Amino acid sequence: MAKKKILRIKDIAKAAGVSVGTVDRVLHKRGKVSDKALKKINAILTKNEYKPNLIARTLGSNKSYKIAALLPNPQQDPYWSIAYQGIIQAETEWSHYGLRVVSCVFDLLKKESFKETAERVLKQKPDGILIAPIFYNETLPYFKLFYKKGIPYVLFNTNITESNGLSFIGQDLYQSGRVAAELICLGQQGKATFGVLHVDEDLNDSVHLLEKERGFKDFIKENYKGDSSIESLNRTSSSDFSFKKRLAALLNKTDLKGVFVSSSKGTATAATFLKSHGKDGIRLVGYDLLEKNIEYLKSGAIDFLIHQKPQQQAFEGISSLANHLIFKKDPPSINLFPLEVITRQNMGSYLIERPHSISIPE
Amino acid sequence: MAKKKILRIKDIAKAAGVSVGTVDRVLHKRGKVSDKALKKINAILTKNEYKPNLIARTLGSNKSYKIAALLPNPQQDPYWSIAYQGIIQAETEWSHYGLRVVSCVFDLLKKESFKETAERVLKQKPDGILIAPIFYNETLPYFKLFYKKGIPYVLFNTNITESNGLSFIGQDLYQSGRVAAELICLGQQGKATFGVLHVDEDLNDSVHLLEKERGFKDFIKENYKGDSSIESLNRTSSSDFSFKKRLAALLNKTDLKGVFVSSSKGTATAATFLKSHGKDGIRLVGYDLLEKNIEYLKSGAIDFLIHQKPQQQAFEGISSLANHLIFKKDPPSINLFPLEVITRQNMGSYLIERPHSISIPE
DNA sequence: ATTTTTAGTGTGTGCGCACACATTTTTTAG
DNA sequence: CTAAAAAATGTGTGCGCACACACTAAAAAT
Repeated sequence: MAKKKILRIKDIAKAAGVSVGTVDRVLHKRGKVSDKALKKINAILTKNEYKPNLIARTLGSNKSYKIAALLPNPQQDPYWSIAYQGIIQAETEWSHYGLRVVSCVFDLLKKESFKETAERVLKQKPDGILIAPIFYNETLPYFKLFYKKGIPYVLFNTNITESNGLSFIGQDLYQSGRVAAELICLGQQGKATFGVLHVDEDLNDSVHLLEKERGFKDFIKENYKGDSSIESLNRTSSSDFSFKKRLAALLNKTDLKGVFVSSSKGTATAATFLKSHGKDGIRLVGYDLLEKNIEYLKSGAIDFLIHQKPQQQAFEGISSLANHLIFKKDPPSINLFPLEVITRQNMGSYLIERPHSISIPE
Repeated sequence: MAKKKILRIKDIAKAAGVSVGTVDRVLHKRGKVSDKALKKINAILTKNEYKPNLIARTLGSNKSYKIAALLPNPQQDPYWSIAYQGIIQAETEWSHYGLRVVSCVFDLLKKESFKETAERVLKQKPDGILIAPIFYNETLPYFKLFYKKGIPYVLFNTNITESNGLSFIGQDLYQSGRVAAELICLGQQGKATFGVLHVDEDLNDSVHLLEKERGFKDFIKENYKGDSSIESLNRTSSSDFSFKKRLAALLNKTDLKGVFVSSSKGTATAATFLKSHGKDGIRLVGYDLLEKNIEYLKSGAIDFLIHQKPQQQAFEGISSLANHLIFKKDPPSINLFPLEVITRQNMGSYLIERPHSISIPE
């Protein structure tokens, strides 16, 4: 029943026979402190494990931080619209602690637009950056710039391992593809063809989509019982005729047993195709709880969705930066979200609004 | 670009031409305030939506709260052991804000033990109670007592709708059963028998298990393509011979297509049975990421687990009470967790330690 | 008309910390 | 041996809020 007394700076000072100012200097490594005092204070510190009261800390220092969020235009794609909501939410919840978020959006399909927007971000001179690095080659030089300028940055959605950022928030995409394959194979057997669809994204730079495909293929090769072939189709735009033809051919295969779509928006598109071809019995696995996807899942056209939690990713991204700046508390360098499987029966439980507020460390 | 100024009590006071004391009285409904001042302040309040700075609030009031946690003995069952970890974690994370948690554990199988422990809880005179009300009839009178004494209490794991508690944290059990059924039916057809196993729990009071069974049966009746029958078995103790015989009979049925176990510990038990009967090809659906369950899921004996998140439930339970007491911020009266489906392929993503810290409201 | 009551209001302090500034002590220079 | 510079340490203030307390003015009682 030892009443666990919490150690304040004041207590340390008294114990060391110095003033709070000296302790403060030791804690923050500022100013000069005599060897004697330093040793005495450090001894007490290590022995008693001082933990600053973060609440008091933020209250006192009334600083204000600006974070720039660099992501695709939310109006172009419902997925990014949901991510954007997470940013807005994080901003409102952190606003009390002197945090502002400036969102800078670029055209999902134009690398040039990305570059311009990245420049705009730099002009803002933000204290931190949240970035969705969907263009691999274009992003790399900016990481270097951020680093040189000493601006902490957090990646979300897509990882670039050599980024050296403060943190990455997202999912294991390879494993995500494996989960999709597992769900497609479940209870199926015999000679089979599976389709992989990439819809409206530039595959050249979309490492993330290819990772999913790789996981998908690997799993099927390793686990599918029976002969299997996998056909990968890539739609470059909504008026891509060659895609339409190849898709029709794929859907006509009698041994087509499942289709995997690598993006959330594409999932609804694919469901529409399947339905219009009268093939909505084919097992379809895609991504995310977009409105349309929810409808198709309900109606049975979609069988499984893997939840990428774009909103939470963005929210945690902002929160990571906020904690770093305000509380000087660093996030883990990799924050991998679970690969949540959505079915007709558990969908409802995911649509409930859940309390969701900012986390402060310690 | 309107610089969103944050409204402090001081600002309100100035705007209303009164002192901070008067505003404080209005905000906390204490003391007397003239009609004129009241109206003026309220006008400003509703117009500008004042949000107190919770950080400052906690800093000032240096109170200390005691929460009692009333749950089954963690050593009896790994499920409750995980829940207990959530309590410990919540306690350490909240300890800085003057929160202590006293855990009071009872025998999972003895109603008398529950009563005794509940009495012990009351003697503690806690400021809040977290309770796992697994015994329906025995718990009800205590809810009344808590209420009469004005002690806020939060339920988790099992809901008792007429409880009138501050909040319930858990899952929709009926729907949980439906998810299990959905997973069992997936890709299966033809004449089938399904088994429902309840292991080592007193079914008379276990509303929660029966709810799961009801959901399971309903789904199959509504959705299974083909004749189906469902057999429900209930093991009362590990030496229940009648159960063993009936189980053996069930496992010998050639049309047995799936087994659903209603509890987490039971899931591993059932997997062992299936394996020893050479029937681990039968689809098995159970609950939670217990160590044994993880092993069986890996090896293929278990096909799906539904994740009840006992640790998070307990953690959020304590957090709800803490927010209520410290920040005077009430949780939603029902906090339903999603029904997360664990498979071989996504299991890994659930086993990663994720950052998880306390949330403060606003 | 003076005292007492009370409705209404204002002021002051502290929570733990950061940081600017004031003060003391020690060292170095002249 | 004093003056100036440098090093080390101490003091004070404010962050936004809660709450105890002090205070004023008007109403009620004597």
